[in-house]
Amino acid sequence: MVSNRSEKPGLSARSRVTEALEKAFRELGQEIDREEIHLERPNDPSHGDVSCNIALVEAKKLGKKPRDFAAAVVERLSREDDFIDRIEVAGPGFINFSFSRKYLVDQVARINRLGGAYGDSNLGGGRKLQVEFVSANPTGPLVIVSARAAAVGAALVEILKKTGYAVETEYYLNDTGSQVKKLGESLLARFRQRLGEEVDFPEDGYPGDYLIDIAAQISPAQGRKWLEREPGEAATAFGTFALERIIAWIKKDLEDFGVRFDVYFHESGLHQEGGEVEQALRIFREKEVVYKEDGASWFRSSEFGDEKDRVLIRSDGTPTYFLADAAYHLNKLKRGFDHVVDIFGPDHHGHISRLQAAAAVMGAGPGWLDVLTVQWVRLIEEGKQIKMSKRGGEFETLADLVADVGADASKFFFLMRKTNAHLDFNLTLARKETDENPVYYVQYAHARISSVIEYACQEGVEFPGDMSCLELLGEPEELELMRNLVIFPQLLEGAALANEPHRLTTYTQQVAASFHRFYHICRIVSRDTGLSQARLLLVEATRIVLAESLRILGVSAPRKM
RNA sequence: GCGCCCAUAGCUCAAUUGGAUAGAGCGUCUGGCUACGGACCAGAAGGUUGGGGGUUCGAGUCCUCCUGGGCGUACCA
Repeated sequence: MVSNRSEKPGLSARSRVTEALEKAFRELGQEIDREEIHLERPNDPSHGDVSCNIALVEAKKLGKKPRDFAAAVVERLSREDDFIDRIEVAGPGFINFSFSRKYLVDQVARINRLGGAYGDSNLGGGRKLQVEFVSANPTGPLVIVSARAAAVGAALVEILKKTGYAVETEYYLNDTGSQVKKLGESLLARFRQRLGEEVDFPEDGYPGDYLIDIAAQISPAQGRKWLEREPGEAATAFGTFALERIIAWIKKDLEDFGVRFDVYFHESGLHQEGGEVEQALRIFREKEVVYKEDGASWFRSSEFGDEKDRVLIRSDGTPTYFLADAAYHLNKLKRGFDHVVDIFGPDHHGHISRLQAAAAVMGAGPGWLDVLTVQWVRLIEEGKQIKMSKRGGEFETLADLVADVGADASKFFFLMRKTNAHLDFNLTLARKETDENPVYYVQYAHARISSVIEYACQEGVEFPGDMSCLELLGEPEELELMRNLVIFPQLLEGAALANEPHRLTTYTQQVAASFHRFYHICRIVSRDTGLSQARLLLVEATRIVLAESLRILGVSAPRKM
């Protein structure tokens, strides 16, 4: 299908309903603010496609009975528009609107014209936005919870782009500080063990086998030179070496997972002379939110909703992680983002309030910084939880997960749940290439459609240039499918506003289900050429919506399986 | 102790941010292919939304207390 990306969306059905209601209110002598008219999609299809509770809300203020008032509003509603064919008062006083068949059919034609551009909106108005996610410390391989963060962040970014935001993605690398020293000491110990020395492994070091592999990459001659130097110096050099390897490794794992970042931001840059760490500290001091106690400098975060004050500069003169993170957000502020979203791991949620306090002190407007929390993932195999030991003979990393169940199933499973709820990842189910596995259910619908379209072409049924044949559609299964396709733009906007990519995953399952039902009842390719063409257009519209949804989720949309 | 998150069908989770009779998938039971992909479809059973109280036309959703789990509560990151 030819896609025409320049087509204007026009006035949506919902805004036309809003307008009509506004007009009816005015005729009744009531002024009403557009914002107060809240439309929603009823759960029960018999309640129509769009429902409005405005009569319930307003009747009380006017001392009228909701149902009577609703009836009065309905009486004044203009019936000129042909996209609505039924308006009724129902329940306690809801006003329900049902889309006409003509409207649904017009949308199918529109989806065919727009192709992948269907669902694009200007909700964001081009606002500049940054999403920072994963940002796991480069002291080891990415683990499962980072994989979840990667899937969620990437999907959210695509949703935001689709709804008109200018989004930049970023990974914050903590490439400096005490943990890098610890990493260096750990690698140093592994290297000496490799040389045959008996050494005690650092108590709070990183025990993973990966450091043994990295130690093997150090040439013994080169390494020995370092050993002759000062221990601290050697640890730093080894730490830097390990960091480089691990960062490259993290990037590759993410690449294999299909997640790319526009920027990898290195914390070390903030610590340079005149850098943001110094600047942030200066701002804190200017705003008089810093005091000295026990030789350290403290931020009065408790005055901004944090439980207690936090140290910015330790008594030994070094900055804390918190100061660096505040400095990092100063850097984000300076880069001019209108809005910033951070996706944190579950172990960092205590960090949120103090970071928002710091951002406010540094001049961020209210709501500038949104922080989402990705909750823990438990891996379940054969009904039992897999223990995630750091040493792990059993797998725990993103790379292992991808190798086991594949990127598609991993992402789909991560995106089925609300991000701030714990997730049980059913490995046994994710591995299955059967109907029990929801990711295949959705992908199968796409493959089936592709196959049918191919078949139709073989049988000589072609996409018509003139889409008037769509008037022939009207079976209940056809209408249900169309109704699901029509809500796609609205669904995307809701997901964008709430930062909830999982809504789209649920939606794909709903679209796939209504397609399979339709397919089962309605023969697509038949002797009736007009009807065949109409159904072909409907099927292609379904394919477009599924393919676009899966693209946003980062899951492949196969034509064959 | 204090703070934040979570608790919905046997299991894993939804529920359009306060809407109408709380929905899907898996599992269980019953049925459906001589035409486009049966990796599919139809039906059944399954609930005092952890518990009590409150707010209102209306609560799974909001406020409060209780129970049970997770995380945080470092001059670690």
